[in-house]
Amino acid sequence: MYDIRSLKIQWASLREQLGARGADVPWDEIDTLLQDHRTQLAHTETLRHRRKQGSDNVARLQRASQPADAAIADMRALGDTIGRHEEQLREIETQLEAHALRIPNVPHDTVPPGPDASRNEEVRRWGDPPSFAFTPQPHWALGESLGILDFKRAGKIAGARFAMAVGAGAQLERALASLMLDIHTRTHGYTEVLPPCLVNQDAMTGTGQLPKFERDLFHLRDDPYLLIPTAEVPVTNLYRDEILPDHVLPIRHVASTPCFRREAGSYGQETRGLMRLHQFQKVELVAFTTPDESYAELERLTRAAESILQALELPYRVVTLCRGDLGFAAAKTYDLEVWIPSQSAYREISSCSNCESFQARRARIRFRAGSGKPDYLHTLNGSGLAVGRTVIAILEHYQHEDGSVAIPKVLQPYMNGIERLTASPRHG
RNA sequence: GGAGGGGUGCUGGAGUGGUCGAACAGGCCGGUCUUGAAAACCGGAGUCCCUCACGGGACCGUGGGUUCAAAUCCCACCCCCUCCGCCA
Repeated sequence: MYDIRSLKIQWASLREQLGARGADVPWDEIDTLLQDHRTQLAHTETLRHRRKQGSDNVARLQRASQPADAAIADMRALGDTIGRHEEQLREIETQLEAHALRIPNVPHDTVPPGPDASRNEEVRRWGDPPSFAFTPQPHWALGESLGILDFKRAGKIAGARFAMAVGAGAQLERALASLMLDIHTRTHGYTEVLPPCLVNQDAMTGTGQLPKFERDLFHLRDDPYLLIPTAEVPVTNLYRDEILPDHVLPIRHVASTPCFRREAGSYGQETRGLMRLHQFQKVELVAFTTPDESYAELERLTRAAESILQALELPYRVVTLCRGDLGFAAAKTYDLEVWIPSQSAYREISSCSNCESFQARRARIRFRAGSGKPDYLHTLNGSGLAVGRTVIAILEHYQHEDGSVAIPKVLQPYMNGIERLTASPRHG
């Protein structure tokens, strides 16, 4: 939400609907600014009108060879006045925009109440958690003994929270991304894109990463680019500042990109393995729809993401995030949680959100129905899936007592027919 | 990185200080004509903001500046094209 115009219209209802989510929004200050803006704008425009007429008058006098010095002097004074008013107006708008960009999206009616993840609601489960006749190893142990993951050397060349896949491990990541892209493009109607992984500030503002979450992003020292934390950023921004004819909707894109996150504030958590890294590969789904189709599309997009887990025969569940766990830009989110044997828990592997018009307003992405007026469309996004976490699930789910790991059937064609990963000698 | 050219509406393309929100052409929408279509002819179409309304304001890559008045003049930046260098 929340250009100045929509703030004027729905300031009060917005405050009420956000409730605890809007706790740190300075509502009263915004209200004062809105009122100032209203009066200041009306006044400034009246003065501008007077200037237009006055300037025409000067032109008329000069054309008729009449003296215009007095009129010009008046106009000069008027111009100074207008300048002062415009400056005040700009100042008000700057402040309003700064506030508006930090107001989160309003949750959909079907989002359950609750302060944190403990109140998320399970929607459905697919598959059964396997029972092992032995104690299942965590993926990092499997990966290192198989010689397909090398955390030590990744730490040397980059630092903590970086990983490196080797041999069949690297091949596995590539195979998974290819499988996901193929399923989404061939059976779910998504069009593949390969976007830039560095974007400008406008793109980050459009999807909601800026200004509020700047500390989560990697910056470049000498250039005004930022590393994308998800392909949602470049792909959603594809149509920024455009008005799309409604017959092109829905637009569905899928992209496989690296994602970069500083993970500031998560020190000490999940420091081992592939669970939480500064860089990871993710296949992302992004959709653009008309407002009345977006919730059907959210179901469709979520099912597309689920189809990957089903193809890989990995047990998972779907949960609806409660209000307190909902992201800044989302109106409703389903998380897909895959079963992780070493933790005996379901862990997030995909997050599918309908942002409604929140991002569209920030990025000015509109559509036009027929020959009518432009309106903001709705944007959705979801992981389909996070590749690194899929590797975790496969290693752990398909492990055997001897430390070998079977390759799921659908993946074997992408792995040059390899059916099983076994430890093989390698330098170090 | 160096040299030059350019950024105007859906598109092409005029426009070097006032009557320009913008000629002209194409495309698009509606109408006339036609059995139907094409052609021809007539008409209509930008985006955004303020206002109950009447009406008013803003927008010619972006941001500043000059001026009574800027698409038009000045400055900075961004983007695109051509040539050279470099590189995958």
